[in-house]
Amino acid sequence: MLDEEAGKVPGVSPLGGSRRAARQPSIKDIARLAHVSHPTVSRALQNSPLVNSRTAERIRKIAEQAGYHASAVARGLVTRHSRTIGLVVTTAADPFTSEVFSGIEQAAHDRGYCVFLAESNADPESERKVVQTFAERRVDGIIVTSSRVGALYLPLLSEMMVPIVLVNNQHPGAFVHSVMIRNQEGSRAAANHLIELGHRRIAYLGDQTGYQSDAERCAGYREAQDAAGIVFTPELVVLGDGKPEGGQRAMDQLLALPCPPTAVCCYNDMTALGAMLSIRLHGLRVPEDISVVGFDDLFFASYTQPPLTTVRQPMRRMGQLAMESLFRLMSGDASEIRIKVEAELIVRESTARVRTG
Amino acid sequence: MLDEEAGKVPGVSPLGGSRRAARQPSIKDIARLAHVSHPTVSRALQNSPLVNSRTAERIRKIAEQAGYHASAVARGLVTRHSRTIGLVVTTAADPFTSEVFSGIEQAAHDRGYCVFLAESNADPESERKVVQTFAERRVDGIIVTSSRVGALYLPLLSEMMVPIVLVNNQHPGAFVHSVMIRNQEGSRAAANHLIELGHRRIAYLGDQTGYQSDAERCAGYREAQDAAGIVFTPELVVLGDGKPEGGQRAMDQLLALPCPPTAVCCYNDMTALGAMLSIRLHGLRVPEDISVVGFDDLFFASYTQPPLTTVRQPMRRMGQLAMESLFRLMSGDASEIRIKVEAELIVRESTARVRTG
DNA sequence: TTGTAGGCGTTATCAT
DNA sequence: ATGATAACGCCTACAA
Repeated sequence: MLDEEAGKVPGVSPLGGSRRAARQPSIKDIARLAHVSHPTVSRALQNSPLVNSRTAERIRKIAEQAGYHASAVARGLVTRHSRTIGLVVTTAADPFTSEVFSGIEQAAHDRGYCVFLAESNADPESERKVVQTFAERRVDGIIVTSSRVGALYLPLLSEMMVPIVLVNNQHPGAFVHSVMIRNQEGSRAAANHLIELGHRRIAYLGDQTGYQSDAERCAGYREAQDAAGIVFTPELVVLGDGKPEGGQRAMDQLLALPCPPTAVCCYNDMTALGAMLSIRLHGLRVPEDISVVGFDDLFFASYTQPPLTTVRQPMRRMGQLAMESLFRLMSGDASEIRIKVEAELIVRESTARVRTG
Repeated sequence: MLDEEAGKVPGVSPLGGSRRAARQPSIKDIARLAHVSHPTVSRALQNSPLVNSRTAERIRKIAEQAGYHASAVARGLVTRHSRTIGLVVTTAADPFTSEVFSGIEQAAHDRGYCVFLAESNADPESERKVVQTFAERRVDGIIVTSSRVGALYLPLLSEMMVPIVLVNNQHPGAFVHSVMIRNQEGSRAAANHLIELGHRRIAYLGDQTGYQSDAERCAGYREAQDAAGIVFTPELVVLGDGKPEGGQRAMDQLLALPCPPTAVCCYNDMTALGAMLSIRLHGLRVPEDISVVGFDDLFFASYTQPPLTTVRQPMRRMGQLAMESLFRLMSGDASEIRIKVEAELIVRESTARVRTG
C-alpha cells in the first residue's frame, strides 16, 4: 500500500504519462498537488466548515489553476441525483414552445440545474425513445409541453419514478401535476368580444380533433354564443393543424361557404396568420370584411397587418411555474399541483364592428 | 467474502429494505433475478455475441419486466464520455435559434446523443456559468450559436479540451471550427436585386455594431452599391438591435431624413418586421413607397403583408451540419472545419420597381 | 460461454 | 481538522 502511494508522488507524471490524450484533472490530482487527501479537497471546494479556512483557500487556488471542474457525473453516481431535468416537446422550432422553454431554462439555471431538450416530432416511437433516454440519463424530473401524447408512453413515464409536470397537455387528468392556461375562459372572452362588436356569424378555426386545448377553446367559443342566444352552426367549425398552412386551408373552406362568417376565432396565432393570408388572397380585408382573433400572443402578433387581437398566454411564466412545481415535487412534496393561469384578451386591430347591411 | 455474498441471496430484501424510497433497479438486481453475474447482464443488454443467445434473450426479458434502464451516468464514469453535447444560445425564444436547435437535436438524437440547451442572455457572467456547468457535466462537445461572445470565455472553453463548433458566431477566427452563412454574398444579392429594380437610395438597417454578421452583411450591401456606381451615403446606415423594436426605431430615423431611402436592406427578418410597421405607421406603403428586404427567411416571412423578400438561411441544415461536424471532431478527426453555406435570395412582394418621378 | 476483480471520480462514514 | 475506506452502477480486462 505504501509502495503504491510512493509511486504516485508528484513529479512522476501525475497525469499518468503523456501518450494518452490529456485527461481532465481529477480530485485526486488536486489532492496530490495540494498534499492533502481527496476528501479534504472535496470539502474545501464545497466550502465546508470542516476544513481549515487557510488550507481551503490554498486548495481552491490550486484547483482553479489546474482548471479543475468536479465531475457532475461521478457526483451524480453517489448522490443519486443528476441536477438535470428533461423537457419533451413536439418540436422546438415553435414560438410557443421556445418561450416556455426559456422560462423553464431560467428557473432551472438559477438553481444549478441543466435541461435536456428533446423533440418527439409527434411520433410515438420517437417519444418512447426520448423517455427511455431520459430514464437512462437519470433525470431528476420531466416536463412535457404541448404534446398530444396520451396513454402512449404514460406507463414508461410512471415507471421512472421521477416527478412529471405537464404544460398545456392533452389528458392531464391521467397525470397528477400540470400547468394549464384557462383555455375555455380565454376563448370565451375572445368570442364575447366579437359578439359585442355585433358579430352573429362567428367561425371557429380549430386544431386537429382530439387535442384537449382545442376542445376547450372550442367549448369557450360555443359557451359565449349560447349565452348570447346565437344558434350553433356546425359548418362554421373547421379544422386546421395549429400552423399557418392549416389555418389558410381551413379559412379557404370557410370562405367557400354560401354564407361565410363575419368573424373567426382561431385556435392560435399561427393559425390566424394563415387565416389572414387566405382572407387577403380572396380579396377581402381584415377587419373590415372579416374580424380575426388569435390565441397565444406570440411576438409577431403586434406586427401583423393589421395587428392581431388575441388571447395572451404568459408563456415564459408558465415555464417558470412548471419548473418551480417540479422543484417542489423533487424535494419530496407529494401534494398535487394543478396550476391554472389566466388568459388575457389583448384587443388590437384585427377585430372591428360588424359591417351593417 | 463468501459471507457477504451469502447475505445477498434472493429473498433477503434484494433492494435493501423498504424503508427507503424505491430505487431504480441496478444491473446487479437484474443479475440476481436472472441467476447470472452482472457482466453477463451487461453483455446481454449490449447484444454482445459473447453470450448464449437464449440466456441473452431471457435476461433481456427480465430486464424489461423489471423496468431496468442502464444508468448512463455510471456508464459515463467508466467510458469517459457522456454522449451529451451542450448548446449555448443567447436566447432560445428566437425563431432562428430554435430552428438551428431543431436541426442539431435531430442529428444528435439519431446517434443517441442528448443536448443540454442553455441560454447566456448575452450576459458575460451567465456565459461563464454556462460553460462551467458544461465542463462539470462532461459534455463531449459544445456548439455555440448566434452569440456575441468573443474573448470573454474563450479561455474557459479551450481549457475544457472538448471540440467546439460555432454557428454564425462573432469572431470565429479565434476558434477553429465553424458553420457560417455567406453573409456578404447574400446581402449583396439582396442589394443587387434592389438596384436592378431601379433603386439608388438604399438604406442598410443593421444590428448593433461589433457583431460580425452585421459587419459582413453591411459589407455586401456596400459592395453591390460600389459595383453599381452608387456613392455611399453614411446617413443611410442605421442601427437596430436584431429585433422588431429596434427595426421600428431605426426605420423611424430613416423616415425622418430630409430625403428618405426608397428601399431598405434589413439585418434580419425580425428587424424587417419592425421596419414595415414603422413604414405603415408613417402612412407609407410597402413596396409602393419603400421596398424592404429581410434576411433569414423565418417562418413568418411568407405571411407578412406583403410577403417579405428575404435571404434564406437553411437554419435546420446549418444545425445538422454543426452537429455532424462535432461528431467528426469528437471521433478524433483533428482537421479544421469551416463550413460556408449558401444564402439564397427569395423574392416575394415586399420589393418593387422604384417609383419613377 | 460465463464469472471474478478492479477501477472510473465523487461523496459519505467512519476513524484519528 | 484531516485521512482512510467504502460505496455509487457500470464496463473491461482476465480467469475459468
